[in-house]
Amino acid sequence: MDDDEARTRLLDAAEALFYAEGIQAVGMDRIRTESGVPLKRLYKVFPAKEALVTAYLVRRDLRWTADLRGAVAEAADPVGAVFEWLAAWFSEPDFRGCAFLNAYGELGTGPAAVLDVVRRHKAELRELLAEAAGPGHEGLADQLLILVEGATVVAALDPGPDPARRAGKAAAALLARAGAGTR
Amino acid sequence: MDDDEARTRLLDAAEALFYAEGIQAVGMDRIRTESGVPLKRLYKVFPAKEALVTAYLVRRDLRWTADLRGAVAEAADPVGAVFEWLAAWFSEPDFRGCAFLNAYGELGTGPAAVLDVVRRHKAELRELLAEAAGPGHEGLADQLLILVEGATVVAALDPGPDPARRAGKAAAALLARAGAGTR
DNA sequence: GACCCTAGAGAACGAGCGTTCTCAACGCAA
DNA sequence: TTGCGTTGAGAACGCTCGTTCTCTAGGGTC
Repeated sequence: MDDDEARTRLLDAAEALFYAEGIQAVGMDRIRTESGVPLKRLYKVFPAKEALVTAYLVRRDLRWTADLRGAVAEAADPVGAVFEWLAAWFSEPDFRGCAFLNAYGELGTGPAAVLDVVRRHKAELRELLAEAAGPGHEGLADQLLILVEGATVVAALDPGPDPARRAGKAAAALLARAGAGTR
Repeated sequence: MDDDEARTRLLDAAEALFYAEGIQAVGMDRIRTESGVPLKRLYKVFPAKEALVTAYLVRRDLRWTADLRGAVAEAADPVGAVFEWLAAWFSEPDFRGCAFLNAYGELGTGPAAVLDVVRRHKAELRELLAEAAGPGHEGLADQLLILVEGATVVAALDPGPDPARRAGKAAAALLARAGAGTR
């Protein structure tokens, strides 16, 4: 096992455990056991837990945003595609809300590096929504962001595609109104 | 100091600390120091930390919901009043998102009693929104809930009244559309 | 005053945390 | 074969946590 493979295995274990059970609730020993990476190499690759936490969030951000961006890019109705993608995400059996908001709630006064990743993630999401709304509707991005976040939060407590569908309908209504307004 | 006063002081300290720094990040000793209640009485009133956590959430739920309900009850435009109330809440200097969602993110796999309070809180909020939407618009309650939650989450990362205003505008648009639909 | 129940202050306990250290096993150049 | 740097397994450390225990000091009641 080299450092790269160790890194991947550690991040896989960290993501599964941190997302499912919370960051503070999962100790380094659990991650060592689950990943099979020796403690010595763990601390060689990630010198402290904080580094592992930020790396977990960064990798998840990259994958999540790329996934969503891919689903939106090839769609005729980009805004609709966002909420379809959300509906599928909310239906995954291990869905437990937004990893970044969970981390923020837990570590709100914690290390600044973690909060930076959360903020960056949300800024990217807003940017993506502004593009999906299309030119001339950039002002809708903030309202779409509210709908996306709201649907995610509601789905965290009541899993399934319904919150995404309802938010999608609201988004379509707002879009139609904005379209009428600028016509 | 009798048990009642101890209880109040403990809940005051617990609410301030848990909400500001997270539940796991605050130890019982901090609460003892901040409240001035001796450890022995603390454990007499709340036999374990879990009891203190649930009591904190229950009391906050009662106060929060009553406050919002009061603001909505006397308003000519109940839905608008909800988002005005939110704008004021988001502008409080120590605002740090929804205490119940923060607790859920942190203790997602934790004690069931805590999750019950979170669920109950959100069910009450949805009920309140259904009443605010008025008879004939109960179906809007779920969309309003998404807007309220979304605004709260966005404001947690970017404090100030703006998210509430934007969500309020979106709500008004949805209401107007629904009004047109049933006319 | 003698007794007893209660309360306060804080030490103590066992467990778990993040992190570091020990030590034996191994790979491999000379 | 000898020596040496690196690795893995896990014990150990120092700390903090939630919780309990100890000891002392009142405060009534006879």
